[in-house]
Amino acid sequence: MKFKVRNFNLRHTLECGQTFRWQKIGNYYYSVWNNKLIKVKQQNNYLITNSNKTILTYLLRLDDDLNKIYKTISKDKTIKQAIKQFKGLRLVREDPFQCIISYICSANTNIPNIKMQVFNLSKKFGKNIDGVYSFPSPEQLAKASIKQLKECKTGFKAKYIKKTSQMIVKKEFNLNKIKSLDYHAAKNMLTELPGVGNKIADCVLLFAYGRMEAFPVDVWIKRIMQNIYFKNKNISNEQIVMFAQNYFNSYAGYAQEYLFYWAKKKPEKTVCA
DNA sequence: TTCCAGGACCCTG
DNA sequence: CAGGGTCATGGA
Repeated sequence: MKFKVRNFNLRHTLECGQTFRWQKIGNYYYSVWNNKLIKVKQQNNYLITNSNKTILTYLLRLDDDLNKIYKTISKDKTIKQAIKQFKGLRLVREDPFQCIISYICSANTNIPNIKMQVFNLSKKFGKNIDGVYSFPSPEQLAKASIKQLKECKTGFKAKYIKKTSQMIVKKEFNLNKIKSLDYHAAKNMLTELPGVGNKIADCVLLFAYGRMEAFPVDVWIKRIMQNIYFKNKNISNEQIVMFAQNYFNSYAGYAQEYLFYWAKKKPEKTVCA
């Protein structure tokens, strides 16, 4: 089917580095949701897909009022330029378990390498859905051996993947409980999972639980935030989080994603607020 | 060869 | 509490 979208850019949304579960083949992006293959491409103001508007609205946050968000976070020249350059970039809604494991894989590596690990895990432990592999369940990763997990090139993170999956399977950790907690309590609870610290907890809250005040601070965001807002003074990650949540208000997470993509696309350029 | 990448964890002082 | 070393992997 085909339906109209406003204020949306599929490429920016799927390639800005927030999700590792869409693969581009030809003009289409492919993924799996609820054991069904999803393919989608954009032509001007239309999405063309084998799925439907309800599912894609959910996964790609087409229900977010982007103009309202832009109005809230457009605090200075830099963020305005990032918004202008990546107009239509939206956050995604990922499955929490998939998001947690993907970001555990993200530790101390780069985006192509994360994608490779996530792909390897899916191929080895997921199901083949019309040629695209689903992401494995907690049960499947909990019973996997460390050796098998390392064969997916997850390296020192293999033990975290297994332990985290086991905690979820044994109900020592309740993914649904996160929804009922406020931001700080939810973040603290997520860091109980092995391999999940403050940064990854913020990623999970932002990309899987829709907590748009979450502001993940990685090496890129730290550099650009220090450069733009702190005159290159060295400052702790948690101080950056607090500044951003105060500065960008309830949509700090959206600002983060634009600044992150901006920082990666414009590494040579320094812009001051 | 060395450095770096969407960090977390552990050990020191 | 802050600071540094370590951990697998692949690309530049």
